[in-house]
Amino acid sequence: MSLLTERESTSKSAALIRPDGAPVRILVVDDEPNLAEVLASVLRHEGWDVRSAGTGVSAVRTGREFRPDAIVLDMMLPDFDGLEVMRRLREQNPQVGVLFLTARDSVEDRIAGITAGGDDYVVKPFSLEEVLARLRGMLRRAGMSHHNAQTRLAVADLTMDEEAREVRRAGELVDLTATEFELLRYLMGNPRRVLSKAQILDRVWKYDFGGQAHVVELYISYLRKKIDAGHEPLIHTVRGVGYVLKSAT
Amino acid sequence: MSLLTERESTSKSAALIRPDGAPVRILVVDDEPNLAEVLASVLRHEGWDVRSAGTGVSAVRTGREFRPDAIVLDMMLPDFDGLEVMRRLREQNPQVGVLFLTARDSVEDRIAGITAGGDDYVVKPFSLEEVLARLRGMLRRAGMSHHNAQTRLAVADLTMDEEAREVRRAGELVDLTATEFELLRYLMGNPRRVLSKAQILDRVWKYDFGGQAHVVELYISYLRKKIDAGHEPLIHTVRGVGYVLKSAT
DNA sequence: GCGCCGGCTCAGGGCATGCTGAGAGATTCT
DNA sequence: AGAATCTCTCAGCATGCCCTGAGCCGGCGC
Repeated sequence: MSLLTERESTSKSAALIRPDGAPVRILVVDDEPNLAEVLASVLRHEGWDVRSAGTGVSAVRTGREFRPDAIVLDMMLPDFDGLEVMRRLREQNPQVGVLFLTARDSVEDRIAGITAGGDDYVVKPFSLEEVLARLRGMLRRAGMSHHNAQTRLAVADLTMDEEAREVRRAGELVDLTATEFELLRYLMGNPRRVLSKAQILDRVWKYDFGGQAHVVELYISYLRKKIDAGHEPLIHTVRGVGYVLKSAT
Repeated sequence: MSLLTERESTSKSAALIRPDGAPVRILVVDDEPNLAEVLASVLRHEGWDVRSAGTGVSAVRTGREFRPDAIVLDMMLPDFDGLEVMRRLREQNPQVGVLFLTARDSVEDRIAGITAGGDDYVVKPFSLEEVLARLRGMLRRAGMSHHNAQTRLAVADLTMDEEAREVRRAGELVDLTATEFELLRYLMGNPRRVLSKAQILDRVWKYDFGGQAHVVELYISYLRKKIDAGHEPLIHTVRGVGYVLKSAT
């Protein structure tokens, strides 16, 4: 089955391919089957070649033959500690990038120093946008992108610099909160494509969010005030379906 | 409810074929025999290879030997939960796409994360057009299309981009409501073919619709105003039979 | 020509959907 | 600890969509 035909979520992500032309390989390691499954499914859908493991032991074993380019690794595994797993996987491939999944409190002490290398982390619970953005950033930095830098998104006179977290409308800087930023990033990654509230919720909100799709409307409303007010509207409602970001043609 | 009294051939939809040339295989799982029957029948007419199951257990069993490319799966089964069935079927083939059928209220909580992975859902009651459109979208994304992009339909100077939900007549953007859009999509998917009001009702309106065929006339009238006004008419009435979409020959 | 039947369209009620203001927790910053 | 910010719930309001009904028109058969 030919992956990468997808325009879906962030056509830009299709840009991430190994220098040798094969899809980037990613290993997902988490002991909670549900989470591992969702992550694997999403990453696969983004066009990557994915394997998953539920324990440190099987992660090391899988890593040996799969030779992943990046690893999404839970810190809290039943058998080994996350750092230990990383160490063993690095023995096989010293340059593999690692994206840690960690609980909030264990961040400070143990993760310190990680971002100094090419690695990164996100705290649980996270949103899929967050994981994808970090992963893409890691791979880009590791040279796994054969397209242009792609750190800048643009739709009409609306631009976003992902690294700098800067958004401008008609050149003017717009100040967004974290959620607003992620929502907008998702929209800008899929211009001219109608996204349902469910899709947005699944992608932008953290996976433990129990609320109603109603929040999406609310944040769309915030974004409109900050981005569309006084300009040609770029965010359009498609009644009964969802929202689109595009310049009215 | 006179579903599918008339024969339906597959015109465009036959475009969806597996890379190996065999027809795409679809497994329908619903415990209501009537619904499963109708769905299976419609999908078969679309040119797909269809099996159906009424319980989670038989779904898993059938999946093992049938190896479907996509699954239409009711969330509410007598034995297993829909997600559980998906999990087991994914063990056999991690790539299989799932289209969930769900009741309105059970949507929010249990569906979380689904749309992000390429799967999708429709809420009951649904229209057959809705199911078909989603299913086609899923298969297209999975690379099960060997024809051209397929996200764009065209008849004369009338075009429809399904993903962007954009319709243009002679290049000019036409704004349609949800029902108008689905009606037009059905017409455009069957150009030069006379469709009866009964067929249209069965296909475009939700299956629990109790009203009269009169609505079809009404919506045809709406469509005419929006797409035919000021142009060569593409929607033609065939008195006593139905409607055709075609350029006058 | 006349009446009938099928189809067309206008108008209006009811309902669903989406928008937004106010404010209560939660979280972070100082 | 207190202040500021952010996120989300709730509820009222506006809008637009969908469908019903009724009258009209035009074609066709008698």
